[in-house]
Amino acid sequence: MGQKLVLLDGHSILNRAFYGVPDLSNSQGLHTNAIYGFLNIMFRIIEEEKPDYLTVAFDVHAPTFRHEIYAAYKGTRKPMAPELREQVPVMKQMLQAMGICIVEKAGLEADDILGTIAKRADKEGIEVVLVSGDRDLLQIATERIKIRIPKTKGGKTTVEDYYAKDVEACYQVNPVQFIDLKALMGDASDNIPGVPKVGEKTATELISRFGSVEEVYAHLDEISKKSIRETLINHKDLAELSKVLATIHVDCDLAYSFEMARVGNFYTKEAYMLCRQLEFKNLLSRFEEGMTVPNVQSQYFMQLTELTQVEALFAECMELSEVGITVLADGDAVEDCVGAAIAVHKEKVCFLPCQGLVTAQYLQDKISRISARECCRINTFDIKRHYSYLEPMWQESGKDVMRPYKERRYFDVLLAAYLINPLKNDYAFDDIASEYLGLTIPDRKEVCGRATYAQVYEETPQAFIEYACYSAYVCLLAAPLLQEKLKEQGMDTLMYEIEMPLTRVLYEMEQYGVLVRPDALRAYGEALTGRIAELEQAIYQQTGCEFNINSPKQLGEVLFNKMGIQGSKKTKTGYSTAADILEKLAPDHPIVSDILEYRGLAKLKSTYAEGLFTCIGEDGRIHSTFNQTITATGRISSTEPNLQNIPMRVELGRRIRKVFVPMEGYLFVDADYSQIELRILAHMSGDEQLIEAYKMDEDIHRITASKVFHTPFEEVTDLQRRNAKAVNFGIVYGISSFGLSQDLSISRDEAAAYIEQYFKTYPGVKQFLDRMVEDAKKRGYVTTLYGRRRPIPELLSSKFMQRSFGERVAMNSPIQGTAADIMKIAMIRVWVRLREEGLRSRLILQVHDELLIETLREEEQQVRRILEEEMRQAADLSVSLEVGMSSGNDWYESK
DNA sequence: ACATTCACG
DNA sequence: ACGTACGTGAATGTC
Repeated sequence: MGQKLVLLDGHSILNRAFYGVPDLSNSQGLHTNAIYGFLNIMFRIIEEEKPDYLTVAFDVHAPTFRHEIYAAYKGTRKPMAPELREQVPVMKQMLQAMGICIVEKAGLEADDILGTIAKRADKEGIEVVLVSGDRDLLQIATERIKIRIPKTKGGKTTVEDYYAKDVEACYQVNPVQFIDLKALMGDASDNIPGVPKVGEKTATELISRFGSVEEVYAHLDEISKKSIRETLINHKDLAELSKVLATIHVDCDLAYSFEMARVGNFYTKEAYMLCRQLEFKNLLSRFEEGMTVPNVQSQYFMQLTELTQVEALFAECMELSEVGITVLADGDAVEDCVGAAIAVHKEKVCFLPCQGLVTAQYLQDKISRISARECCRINTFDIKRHYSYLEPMWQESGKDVMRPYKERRYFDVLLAAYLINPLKNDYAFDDIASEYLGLTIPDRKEVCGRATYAQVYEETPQAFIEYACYSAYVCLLAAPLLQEKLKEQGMDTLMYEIEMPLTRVLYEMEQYGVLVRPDALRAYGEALTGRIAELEQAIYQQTGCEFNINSPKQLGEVLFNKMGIQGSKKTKTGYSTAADILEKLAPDHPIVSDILEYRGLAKLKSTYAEGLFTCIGEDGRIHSTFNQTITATGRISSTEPNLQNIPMRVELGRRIRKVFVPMEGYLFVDADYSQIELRILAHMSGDEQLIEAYKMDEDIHRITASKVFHTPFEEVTDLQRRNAKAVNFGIVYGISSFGLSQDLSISRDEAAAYIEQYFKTYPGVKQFLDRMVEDAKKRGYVTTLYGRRRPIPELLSSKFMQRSFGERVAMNSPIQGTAADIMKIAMIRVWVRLREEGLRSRLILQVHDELLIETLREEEQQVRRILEEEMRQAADLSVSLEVGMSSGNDWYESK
């Protein structure tokens, strides 16, 4: 069987990956997207080709480059983006660690190296696959040398393949003539000048007719077009130079043997460690298959089997000043508990299985005793899931419920990791272990895959016990390091006084849930069904065909191709059928209105009517999950179901809120902050005009309109007010004239003029926004009033798009984040007041600037007072925080 | 798994 | 010249 060699053009693939893969960087701030993209392309090629030999060629930057001759002369060579430059040595390090042959030689271009090796291999009968990001190498193609060009488009990589015949099919010239083609037409990216005025078309025509540059010049008289003849004559020197520049050398002097390049095991320890350092989580599993990770700690891990051991363990815990505890459960119910792991100190970690040894109730009792001790700190991971085990102490009424928080005796490793870097998608033990303890431990996916804890414990108890013990071990050992880091970054108060106590509030909100009326919800859904069917038929009739209206692809096809409706906009995959596009078309095409109505109703039915229905618990209530470690800004999020996006803006949708009701004898009191973000902007910027505007206690958008448009307050038109309101919003989002123009359907110039006027009116706001961006660029992050950080790596990007995004984020995050902080403070205080005053009313929902309290009818006035006071006083700003409040017998009424 | 759309603040 | 408003989650279709 024949042998196969894969050759990779290092810099060109790295370059392609850099521009094709969205910005990535590890926690040390090293950019990693190009390396990541390169590895993905490389793994893909290796899997497809299964080569016997593998070699990567790099350029060495030296002034003798063939292409640099012209570059130096023209001075057009762009320097490599610094974010890419820093990745090059790391890329090489990675390849080296994987035992992959790298070839580079001063004075040689990668192209020359690749060409030389390819021809040598071909001569020895080795099949060659050459991978490059650009087309220079097409001239090397033969029927036995395949050129592969990967393209990364929108995250997906496709590869174009070229043998000699494919080059001919594509360019009407053979690979050797490809050189001549480039000599005439030039190549800007490669700094080959070519002949002026000769483009792809002319060049192809000339070369396919005459065969080479030399033959073109030998037959100049046969060229009929005078202008082409002249430019060829005038620039003969350029044509000749270009041909030299475009020719790849295939006979370089190179110390290279195929044995150096033989493919071995890529998955070495060094490569694995490097992968960890770069934080390529999904590449790690690849490496883990070929490696076994030593468990230095496992000698200290043990499963308890006797009750006497358990008693001894808990007795020991009662003497400790600090402990790491995790409870491993598949769900929230007691029977879902598989066991608990307790880290006593770094050389003693015990696993207590629920199966056979202890019960969940026993664990609750014992663990809550530890938490009730006044001098023992409990370190855990995701404390909200652990409250049912830490809980029983809360049952004693009259106790200062905030005491353990004030004493800083609870520490949630998950929450700490989130505060330190809120940008991650997940915060697993293994991440924290490697980042803070330099420890490589099995992750959940590796141990469990898709299985539940209970199944894994059953099937591979050793692996499960190890995993469980590691989790408690990591909690105990990482906690002090995380704590130190929080303090260093000025976030310890945020952690202990806001985030930790909030976990308790959210836990209770989840436990209580919201009562719904299932019959009313069903009726709502059924009412939609009829109209949806009607619209469906009407749409089919108007289009003359039946198709899936829910498929944007099919819909776009029908509207813009079949029916020929004009005014479409393209997305990556086809036509956009988004509402804002369709709304512009609706006046001219009645069918579009039907589609919009259909969409609206279908959404209400599937997401809300049906979606909410499946979430109703046995108690008739919906228990959403409030997640505290998702958002980049510090807001909380809500899932299963999301109760933070229940319809509000449109009447029909809004009626869904009628199914959310208080239980018998209760009513809803809903309180929301009025324009909290704009008020925060006034405070943080210190802009006197804006502060003054708020002190007037009048409609803020109207005041702004009056100032911006130089119109007396009384004479401000609705349009002026609407525009001013949009600008106010835009400012909070990190304004751009383009964004505002889109929102208001006005020209960019007009939008820019509004913004300029706004900044003239409120100069402090402009200064503030500029300062946020400047600070962010200098420090790499922005902060809220309470010290919460948001890193903004995008600001370091060399790409305009990403950098602009970073700037908008720098303007928005301090505002949105501060609002989130203030709301969290208010929630904690409201919750504490309700408890302290012995009320039965309960906080059940938070929607960013709004709180919903299920209120005992007799307690309504007291609850309203508590909400008003605590929300207003949650922060002391230079403008007052105003709270709107309303009561009702369902959420529709009370909002 | 990823893109599109649309619900909320 | 570039091509967007900030922050989320769920349903659906397509690969």
